[in-house]
Amino acid sequence: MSPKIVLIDEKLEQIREGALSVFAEKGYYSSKMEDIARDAGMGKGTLYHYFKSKEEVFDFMVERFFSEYEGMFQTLEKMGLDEAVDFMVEAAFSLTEKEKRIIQLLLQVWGHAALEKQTKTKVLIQQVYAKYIEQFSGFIARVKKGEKNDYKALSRQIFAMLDGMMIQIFLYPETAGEKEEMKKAILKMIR
Amino acid sequence: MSPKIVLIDEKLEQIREGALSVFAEKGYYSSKMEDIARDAGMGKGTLYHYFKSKEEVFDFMVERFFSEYEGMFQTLEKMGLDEAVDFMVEAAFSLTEKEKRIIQLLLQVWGHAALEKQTKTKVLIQQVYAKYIEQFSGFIARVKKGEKNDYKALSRQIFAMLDGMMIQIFLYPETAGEKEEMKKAILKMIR
Amino acid sequence: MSPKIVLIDEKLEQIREGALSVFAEKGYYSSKMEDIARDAGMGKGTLYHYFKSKEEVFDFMVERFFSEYEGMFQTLEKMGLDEAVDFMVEAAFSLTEKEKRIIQLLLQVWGHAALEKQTKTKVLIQQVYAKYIEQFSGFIARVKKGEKNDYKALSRQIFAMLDGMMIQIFLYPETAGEKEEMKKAILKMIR
Amino acid sequence: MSPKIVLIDEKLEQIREGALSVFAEKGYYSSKMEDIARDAGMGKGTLYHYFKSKEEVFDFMVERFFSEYEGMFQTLEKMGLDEAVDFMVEAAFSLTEKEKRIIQLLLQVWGHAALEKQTKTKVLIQQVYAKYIEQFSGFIARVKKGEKNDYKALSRQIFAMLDGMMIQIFLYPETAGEKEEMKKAILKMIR
DNA sequence: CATGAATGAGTTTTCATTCAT
DNA sequence: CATGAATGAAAACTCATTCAT
Repeated sequence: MSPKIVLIDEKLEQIREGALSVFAEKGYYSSKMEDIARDAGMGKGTLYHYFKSKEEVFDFMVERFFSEYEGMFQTLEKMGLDEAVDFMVEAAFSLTEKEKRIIQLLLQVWGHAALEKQTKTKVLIQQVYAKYIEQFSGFIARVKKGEKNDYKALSRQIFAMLDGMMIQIFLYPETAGEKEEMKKAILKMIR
Repeated sequence: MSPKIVLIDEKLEQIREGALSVFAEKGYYSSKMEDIARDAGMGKGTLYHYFKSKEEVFDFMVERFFSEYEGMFQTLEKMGLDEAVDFMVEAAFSLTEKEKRIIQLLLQVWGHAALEKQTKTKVLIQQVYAKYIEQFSGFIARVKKGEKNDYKALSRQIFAMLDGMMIQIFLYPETAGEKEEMKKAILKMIR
Repeated sequence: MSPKIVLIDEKLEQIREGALSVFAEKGYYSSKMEDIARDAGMGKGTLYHYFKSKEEVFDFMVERFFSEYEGMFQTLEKMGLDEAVDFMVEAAFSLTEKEKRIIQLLLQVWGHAALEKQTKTKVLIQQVYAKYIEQFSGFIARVKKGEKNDYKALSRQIFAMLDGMMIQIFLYPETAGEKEEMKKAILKMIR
Repeated sequence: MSPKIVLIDEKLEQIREGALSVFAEKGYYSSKMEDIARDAGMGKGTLYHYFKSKEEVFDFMVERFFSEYEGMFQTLEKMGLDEAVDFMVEAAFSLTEKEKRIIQLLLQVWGHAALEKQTKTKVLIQQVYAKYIEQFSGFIARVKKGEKNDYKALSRQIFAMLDGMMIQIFLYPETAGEKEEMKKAILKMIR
């Protein structure tokens, strides 16, 4: 916790913020290191003090992005079913309401991960989803008093729906209004 | 008198095939016109005889891709509920089984559409989804003897789930085995 | 004078016309063989039946252009001074009045001739000017009952003025109205 | 803290010099950015730090070229007629003696300005000539105690002759020896 | 003869990365 | 540490020329 570390963390935070903003809007290849640097409030050269390459900046930003939601479903442990579903859907939708950038970024990241060579991004996402599924199927098992493994498929379906909903909202923003229907649908699936 | 006779449709088909293959594997920006041309069995210059730019090649390929599935849900008209759900899920999953490329391509296309400037790709996808939703909610209305508009949200949820499932399958190919659970889940949602 | 020759001449004339038009407007390098062909009312390939290369088309057009004015000053032989000056200035100015293209073309041709490698165009222009000077200084010698060689410099000055006037007219088309002043100036120089 | 200090003016001067040299010899379209860069002693990319495009480099060079002679005729203010004519002709001819490049460049610039789309170069030349004519007709008016506007046409004729002489000298370098005749002719025209 | 589809060498331009200050 | 000037590899795109029909 020396002041130096604080300063570095501040820089990294600036970079993360700039990178998120630029990558979300332009995608990986149309984002220029110069844009990211400017957006982060520093010179191009400075960026290279902290990261060896553009790819590294991207990976760093993605990592931070997902880690932000890493523990999200730990709070489920103390909730009942209705409350939990409400919480999840609200969380997912609020994400998209706050910032158009978030959906755009997700679409970028998925696309990037799909590139034959981008193993790293793909692995990162895999880990995150694995954790989500783990936590959520555990939750259902508790509520339904069953075996966690029996609810993996169901959890995947629910997360698929939430992801797919992002795409729908991206295409037709008005879809964001169908939050309540969504909750009902998920409850139906679980019960 | 008359010059070399060329079967334009044949050429376009070659290009579509090459473009699909290359774009799916490398993404828009890492795909080189030369690669696409070679893959399509022609020289770089020839590509430019048929298309003014890389963007045009991409758009053309995307258009053809979606138009292939345009009428897909017309066959629903004569089916019962179980049969229809079976058909849809089978169709979606078979897409991913046949070729890893297809999911990769979809992820690329979504990412591309999310770029602030790519209005065209976005509009294209919007139209396609609108049509799908229209057809499917019409189907549900018939089966459930209700109003088409009351089933739009439900349709969107189901399509969201199918799209999201693509992402899951891309991340964990073994997910592709959960086809039957998927059918059950959808039936549950509709009933 | 077989019909075949007539047909060939017709084609060549079409090409000359098309080339003049396109080269004048776009300059050598921005003129595409395709444009010239279209303007000449034929296909690109046909152009290559008559000329081996773009450069050849250009040279042909330039040659025809200058040869059109080759004999122009032979008529001077029967004229008096005032009449001759009137004739020359009128001829030069009418050129520019008829078509903006002509000045543009001249500027293109001069520029092209100035390129280190374009010996051919340069030689062509040299020959034409030599002939002009020859004829005109001969004329002055007759009128002023002197030696032709003593009037070469004067002739060159007069032609220089006419050429330079083209540039002025290109820059300020209204200059074209100073025809009469021009005649007076030339007369003053000769007397 | 502060980055590498660069003397921008020095860089620009290098570029101007390289551009002048290359454009004069090869013309606009045959001049490669790489040639200009090498000639200016820098890499291709560096050129693009200072100019957005080839066209911009050209315009910059032309502007600098003409601005060099901008004030040339201000010195006329203190001269008598003979002295002034002597000065002007000497200036014009010395230009061509010093460097063949200069005439070649002028021919290139005129040709470039004649292209339908190159409004910028054309406007630039128009402004320069307007200034020249303004200054010189003012000078004649003073010497002949008349109205400046009455000498605009005369001025234009004289400048036309000087321009046209450049072309003659380009075609027959020996013409450069007719300097004295030129002076006499101009004096005759003015008196 | 006539045509325009096919081709690839050649150009402009971009941009990640380096490095002198 | 911070910076942005410098660089050249790489890519989209153009177009003269060729040649099958």
